[in-house]
Amino acid sequence: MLNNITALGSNRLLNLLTDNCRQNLLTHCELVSINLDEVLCNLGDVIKYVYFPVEGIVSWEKKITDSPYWVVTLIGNEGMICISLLLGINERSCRAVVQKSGFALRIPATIFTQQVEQKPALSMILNRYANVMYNQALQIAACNLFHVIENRLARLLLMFQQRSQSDEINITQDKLAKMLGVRRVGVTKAAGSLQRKNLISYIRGSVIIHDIAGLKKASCGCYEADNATYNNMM
Amino acid sequence: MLNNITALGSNRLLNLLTDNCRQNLLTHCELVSINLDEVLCNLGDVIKYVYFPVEGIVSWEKKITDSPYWVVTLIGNEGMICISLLLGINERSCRAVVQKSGFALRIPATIFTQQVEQKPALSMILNRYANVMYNQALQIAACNLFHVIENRLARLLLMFQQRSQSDEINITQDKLAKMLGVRRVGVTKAAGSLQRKNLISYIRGSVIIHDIAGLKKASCGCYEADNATYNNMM
DNA sequence: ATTTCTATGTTTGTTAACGTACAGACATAT
DNA sequence: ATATGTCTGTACGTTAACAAACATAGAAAT
Repeated sequence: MLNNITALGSNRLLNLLTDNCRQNLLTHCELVSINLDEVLCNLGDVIKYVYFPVEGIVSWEKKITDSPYWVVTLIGNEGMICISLLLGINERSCRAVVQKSGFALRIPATIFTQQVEQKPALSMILNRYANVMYNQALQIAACNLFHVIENRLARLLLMFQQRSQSDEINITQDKLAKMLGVRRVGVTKAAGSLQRKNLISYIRGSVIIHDIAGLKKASCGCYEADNATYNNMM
Repeated sequence: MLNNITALGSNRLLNLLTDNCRQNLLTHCELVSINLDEVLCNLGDVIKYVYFPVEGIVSWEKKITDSPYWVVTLIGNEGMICISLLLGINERSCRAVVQKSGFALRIPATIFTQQVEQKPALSMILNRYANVMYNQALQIAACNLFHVIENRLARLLLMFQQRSQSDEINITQDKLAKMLGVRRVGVTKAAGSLQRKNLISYIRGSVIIHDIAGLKKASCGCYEADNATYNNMM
């Protein structure tokens, strides 16, 4: 079964391991499909599995006390879900929800913990990824403060595009608004503006990106900054 | 020299270690004074030392590309500086600046790395602290998006108060504004409002907190949320 | 004592985003 | 075919924060 992975694509974190090390880890992995709106781990759950997405997109969301809002970032095959287990924290303050169906490699938490202890190469790579996540969180903080909705929407669309390798994003404006922490009306306005600039077009429930380079210009520098952080660190 | 530490106060992270483990670590520590505006580690520096503040306050700041702004959080004796070394990252994307003079325990990076490898108890505690920092970053992201300046200022003042154990904060409105990522005028207005509510008073270069409970009510929930995260995790 | 610098206070107009409401368009189910 | 639900478009008044400019006041220096 695991031989199919190459056909599907693969996980960029695991790709950084030596062939030997990766093969050994993969024997403990199970390839599972992840489906839209599936909750991979919920608030307060004890972590049962960690996931390395191979295809598809997962949102990583932190609940904010006394508020209906969640801080959101997206994770695809460049990352993993439940990295905090690396730090020995096995109860979650965040949840993970599938935003685009696909596949992921799943490892039971106990085995993952053992593997990390036994394989310095693995823990080194995941440590670096944890630091990427931290810097991304600070980037979101700045982005939320300084950048207008249109820029932030452009950034979010690019994040979808990058993680799905597809120019069509199946999502409603309402969901985009929740991810950005703004009103749906705000997204309608921003999306309309991006469309008028011929960067995207959209219909009910799906956005099509026409001009990635243009969209990058229309986004804030945070998209590129996140990528730079990832590339430097990994 | 190190016996003086108890007289000065101590670091809450190190306090979580067993006496044996802490004593052993302290033999590698040097107690140094940290002075206002001193830069403990700068952008792009290779990390030479990690610091465990005992007294005083240090700001932890991430530069945002193409912008004069920095995302800022405060670290006192509840935390440490350059936690990323724990993750094996020895070059910094953040800087640390002393905001209130005091003292810190300092350990050379190489020795710190060794100690972390040798002492599971130490690495466990610091791993948990790293997770606290991550959650704090996400909290800042939400706070920046949803909360008005007055709430955010109240939160920042409480963070100073908590970390200095003093109701007098020696800082200008201009510096506060930079930390919040807003204009100085915005701080003047918010501070004036807090003063009119008899929660604080201030003169040139210093703020005095009169009513901590009231200030907590005037702040957003983020102050308490951060504390809750810390207490749960540690 | 006067000057200079720094910190705080206030004003004016502008803007991005808010809350709320409603209308039209499309999709699905019965 | 009709009804119901979901998604998108638009409008109106409100607000927090912005940018820029200027005024006042305390501290430090000469």
